[in-house]
Amino acid sequence: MNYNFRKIENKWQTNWSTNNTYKSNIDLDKPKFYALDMFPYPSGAGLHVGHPLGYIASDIYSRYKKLKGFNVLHPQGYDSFGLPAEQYAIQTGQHPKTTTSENINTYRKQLDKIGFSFDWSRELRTSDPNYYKWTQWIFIQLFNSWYDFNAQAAKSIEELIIIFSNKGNSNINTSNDTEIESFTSADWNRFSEEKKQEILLCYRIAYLADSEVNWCSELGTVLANDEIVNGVSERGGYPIEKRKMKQWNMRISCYADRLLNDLDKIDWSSSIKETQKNWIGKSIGCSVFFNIIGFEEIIEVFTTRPDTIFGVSFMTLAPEHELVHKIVTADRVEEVKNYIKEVSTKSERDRISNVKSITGVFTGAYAEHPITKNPIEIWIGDYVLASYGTGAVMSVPCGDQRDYDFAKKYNVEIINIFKDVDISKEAFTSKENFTLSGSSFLNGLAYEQANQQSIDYIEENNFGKKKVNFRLRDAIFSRQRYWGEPFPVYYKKGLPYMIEESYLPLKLPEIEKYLPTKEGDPPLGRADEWAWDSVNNKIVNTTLINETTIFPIELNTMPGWAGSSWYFLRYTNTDEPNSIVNNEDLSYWKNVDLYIGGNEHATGHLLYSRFWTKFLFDRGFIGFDEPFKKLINQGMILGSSAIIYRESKSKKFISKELLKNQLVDEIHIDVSLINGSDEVDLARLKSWQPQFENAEFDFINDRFKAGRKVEKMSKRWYNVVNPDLICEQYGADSLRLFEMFLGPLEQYKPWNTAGISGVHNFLKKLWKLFIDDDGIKDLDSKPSKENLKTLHTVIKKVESDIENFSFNTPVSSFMIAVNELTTQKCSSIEILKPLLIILSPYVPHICEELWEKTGNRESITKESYPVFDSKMLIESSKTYPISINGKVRLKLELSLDLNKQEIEEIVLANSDVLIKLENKTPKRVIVIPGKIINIVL
RNA sequence: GCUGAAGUGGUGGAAUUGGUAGACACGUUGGACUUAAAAUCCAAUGGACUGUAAGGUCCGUGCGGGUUCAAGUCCCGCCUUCAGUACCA
Repeated sequence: MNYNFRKIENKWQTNWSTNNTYKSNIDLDKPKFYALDMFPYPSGAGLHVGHPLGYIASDIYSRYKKLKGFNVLHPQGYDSFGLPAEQYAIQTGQHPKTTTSENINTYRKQLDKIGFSFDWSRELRTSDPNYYKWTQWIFIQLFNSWYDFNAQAAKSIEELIIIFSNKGNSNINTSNDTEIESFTSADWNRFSEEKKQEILLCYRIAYLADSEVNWCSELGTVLANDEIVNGVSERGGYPIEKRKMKQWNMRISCYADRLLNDLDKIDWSSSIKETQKNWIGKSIGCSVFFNIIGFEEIIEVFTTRPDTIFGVSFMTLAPEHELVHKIVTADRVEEVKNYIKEVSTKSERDRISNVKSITGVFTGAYAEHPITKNPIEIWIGDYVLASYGTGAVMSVPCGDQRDYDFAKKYNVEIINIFKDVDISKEAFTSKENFTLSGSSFLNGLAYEQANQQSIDYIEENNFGKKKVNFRLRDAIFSRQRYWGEPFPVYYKKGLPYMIEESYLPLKLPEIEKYLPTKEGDPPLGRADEWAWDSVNNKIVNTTLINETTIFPIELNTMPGWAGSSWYFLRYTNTDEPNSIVNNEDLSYWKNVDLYIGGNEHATGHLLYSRFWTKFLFDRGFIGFDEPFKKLINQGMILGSSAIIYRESKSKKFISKELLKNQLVDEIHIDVSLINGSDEVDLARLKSWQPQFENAEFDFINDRFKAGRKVEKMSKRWYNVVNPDLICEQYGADSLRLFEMFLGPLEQYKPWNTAGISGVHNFLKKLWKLFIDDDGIKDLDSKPSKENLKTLHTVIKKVESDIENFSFNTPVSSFMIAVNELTTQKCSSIEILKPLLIILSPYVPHICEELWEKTGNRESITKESYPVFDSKMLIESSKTYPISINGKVRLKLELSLDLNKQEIEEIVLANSDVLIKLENKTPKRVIVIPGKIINIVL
């Protein structure tokens, strides 16, 4: 009987799905384990072998945890709202709903072939109204909340209204960018409804504001900062321009400190934590106010180096700074206007590519140095960004390289305040190895002290205060698209109001075309049924919009990250009709224990999910404030493209072996056309594309060799490998094993189909341990000591590797064990059964089959993981080589049940070795150089 | 520039807390079986010397130092690659 993987895998996949083997339910007698993959966006291209890598790892871990007695939740779903489906709809007129569900079907078929232990009864889709109902509900909660900085928590807006009507807003600490005038309780109670709503909008966590946005006209929508790469859109690479638009925003900046500090609570890789830290960008410093000579206005700057205040020789404002127009002197108006115009026409991309060249222009106005009272020039410069800090800097050319370059270029004075430091070539930017001079009361001080004393002085004299600044901006939440969650919002007198919760979900209306309207409104502007009857709480035709009860509904939709910011909560109960989560289920399953996915979401999804989780926690809807306890970022699997070489002149193809220095063109050919030794199947190549049909090929030894190149898997390089094909040729178990065998999960690594024969042969060898030509072997013999040693070595190794999330190394251990057992001619079921159990997380199909064939009717998942027994290894020993005086080498053999921890110290003397053991009497051994001795303890 | 990760045979990669570097696999070479092929099995496979042979010697984990009886692993200084971020005041 041969190993017929097709039949076996088909049989068990059907068996698992008909028996609901992997359906998970609450079981209070078992500890829970929640393992989750980042759910996929179902693209039209389907899965390639790189996609399932993380799913296989989480599946192995889930199956392992189940055998270890945990109750495992391992769900899967689809992030099904998104731009590609919409663009496809624009091109073809097909409803995104249709293409999305087709793509999902393809994905599901592909996933099912790999034998995952997903609980598909919990499948969710973000574009399903039963799901996005709750995304809309969360939006309403965000709208109805404000952030109390004193309590460091989000609170209900109702509480704020009560505070306003009792005490006004003077004691509210909500750290806001926009200045809100203070008012008393009497004022508040006198305000009109509209005025109240306008004020409340400044406090809500989801708020509507005129925002400087990244507008992408090619895509017809705005993009978040993390959707822009190198100044162009992440999708499509289109240019971005700055525009002011009324947009929904999320006040994530309120959570900056908690998002930063709580990184200590979670087990994520240092690189991803570092990325989030940089993105949040906390810097501690000081704000300083400068009076403008001849004006009532002041300029506020932010600095991290208040100790260098005596080095300020000019100020620089961002070109967009609001004071520029007020203070510019008459003789410079033209020049300044021209400069601002020039800067604004430069795209973000130009500004980034010209990082080195600093430009600026003098406004003619002067500020007053707050301490020395000297007049200092006010300049504007494009190196100062309106979006960071206050959009203005105090320029200290001696201590900041950009200020230095600017001063040199425009001949502004440079004051050196660093004692005995040479700044003739460049600025001195270090915080170490200097003392100050020419700085009045700071003279002679080093950084730490000078910094502290300058802040004290600034605060005492009321021209600034200690301040913490973040790079993290509030997140823009509106998208001018069709295929996203509609906002549950309607507008009365231009002010937003929430649609009744009981009406949710507010379903996407049908429209004819998916393009923006002629007026430039988003696609939802085309919907006929898109007005809100606020009396009867229902959607009506837009022609009925009137001033009394029927209002227009928001035309924007939510961004892609809305649905993915909380989906992990919904998996705990996807059917709960009355609430975002079922409390009983959530309090059992809690947050995700192991989350696996790509690192491209470091500053998007992974930050937004943490934000929403904290928000829902603050408002008491969930009982934890971090979504993912342990995170693993799997590396990408790269394609290993096949290249053949064509001589540039003769158009002849040359085998790689014959390449010398001739000029050649590199031609990508399909990877399936070459074998493991890089030989090209010329017959198939000729029928693959007409250009090869009658071409001339130059080669030796009957083989035409191709070259290899590692690059991303992509259709255009013909290096995409479909997992279906691998399952068909080698089986899902081989695929699972091979993907793990390729290398460490986190690492980027190339795919090479040829290598799969190694793991496939392993499975055949495993099969032969149980089954030969006559059928199932007689497996009743007693295990030998060698058998036991092999088994327990592999149990120990595999268990400790999986616990450390090392998924590649156990594969080698399996191979060694099976090779050894084959050599030992092991025919003991007492050895082979536990072997199947420890193998089953990796290769579940073949294990289930062999498990059944050897007389075990129940599924292998009901078994528990075998216990490692060190006594079975007592015969073996471990060697510690020791050299004395760098010359003599000798080996100490210690029996293995003695852990190294037990050895306190090994003292070396001329001819003795003294081994001190914990709680045992020291053992003295006489050593003969060059001889191996055996110490039995 | 800053931050993070990494650098080991022809290739992917192993190597608990410092303890025989190159496990395991691919590829290659040779052999067995076969009319032949496939499949399977066996052997060799970091480099350089050396021995009739069993074997032996030296060099080897990006480079240069250091600590140690012992360094791929720890410390100092460089180089290179990948990723993230970038006029962040």
